[in-house]
Amino acid sequence: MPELPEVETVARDLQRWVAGATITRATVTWDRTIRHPQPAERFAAEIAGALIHRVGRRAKTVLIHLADGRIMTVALRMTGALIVAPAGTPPDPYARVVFDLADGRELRYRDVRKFGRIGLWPGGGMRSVGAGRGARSRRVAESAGRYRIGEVFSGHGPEPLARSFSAARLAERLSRRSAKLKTLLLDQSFIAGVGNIYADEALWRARLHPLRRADTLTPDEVRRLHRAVRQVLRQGIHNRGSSFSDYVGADGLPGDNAERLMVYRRTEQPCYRCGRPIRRIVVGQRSTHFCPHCQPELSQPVES
DNA sequence: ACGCCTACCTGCTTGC
DNA sequence: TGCAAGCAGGTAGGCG
Repeated sequence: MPELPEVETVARDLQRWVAGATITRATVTWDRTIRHPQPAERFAAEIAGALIHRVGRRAKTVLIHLADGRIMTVALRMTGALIVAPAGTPPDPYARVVFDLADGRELRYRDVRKFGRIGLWPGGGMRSVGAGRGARSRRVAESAGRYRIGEVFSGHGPEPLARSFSAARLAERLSRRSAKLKTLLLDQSFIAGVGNIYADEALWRARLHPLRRADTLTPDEVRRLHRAVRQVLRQGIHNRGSSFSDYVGADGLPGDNAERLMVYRRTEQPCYRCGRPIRRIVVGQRSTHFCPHCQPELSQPVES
């Protein structure tokens, strides 16, 4: 999907453009887009009339907070997009859900491959984590419905851009795992929001081989990885995301980050650091791009 | 815990 | 030109 930077871009766009807007009607044209077990018709009925309070992000999911406390979650997966269309914009054959806004605009959920999912949750669940009012929030949430949003994110790892995500915390997590670095970066329960593009970019920046065992990293290597992950994500956000075919912001325009990527989809092209060809291998069934010279198998001190 | 497989979907690119 | 195979930003579930 859109990874953390792309989802963050969409969420910021929506915060600017649709916070304060009212959804007058929802039209679902692909029922399975609505997260099980809620039937699409019930979703459409329950979202009608909702006022959008603010829009945020957790991991790779867009959170649309409604004024009544409920939360709509939009997981874009591979090809999902949330696009604000001005009144009169021609219909989109790939729009799976269309939200009519009271001012005539449409908020469109477009998804060519239909992997994305939209859920609607009772309020309370998100604030219960570390907010000091957990029990009360849970009771409110449970009285409103059987399913709580907390269930969606309970298995997720830390947000890499949060202040609380320190190099020490990463070191501690890495030290308890024997899996390959590439696999772990893609594991949403290990760290939230990193996907295939930014995993490869972070490993190149940190000069770490994708097949390296997590529990063999030196303190210096952990610090490099920590910095690299945060830098590639921040750069992605700064450039409004990486676009190849489907990803666009809420303005419908592609991001500028693809042209600034160092290794992703640059197989056989020269490494920007050493000039040798970038290689492609498969790790955990995912394409993995790296520079065999700059990212050697064994740990190697980097002078700086 | 880890790694591998299949499934979910459609469209684009590549090679014969 | 046609056609089949391979590829794609993600994740859930199952097996060993």
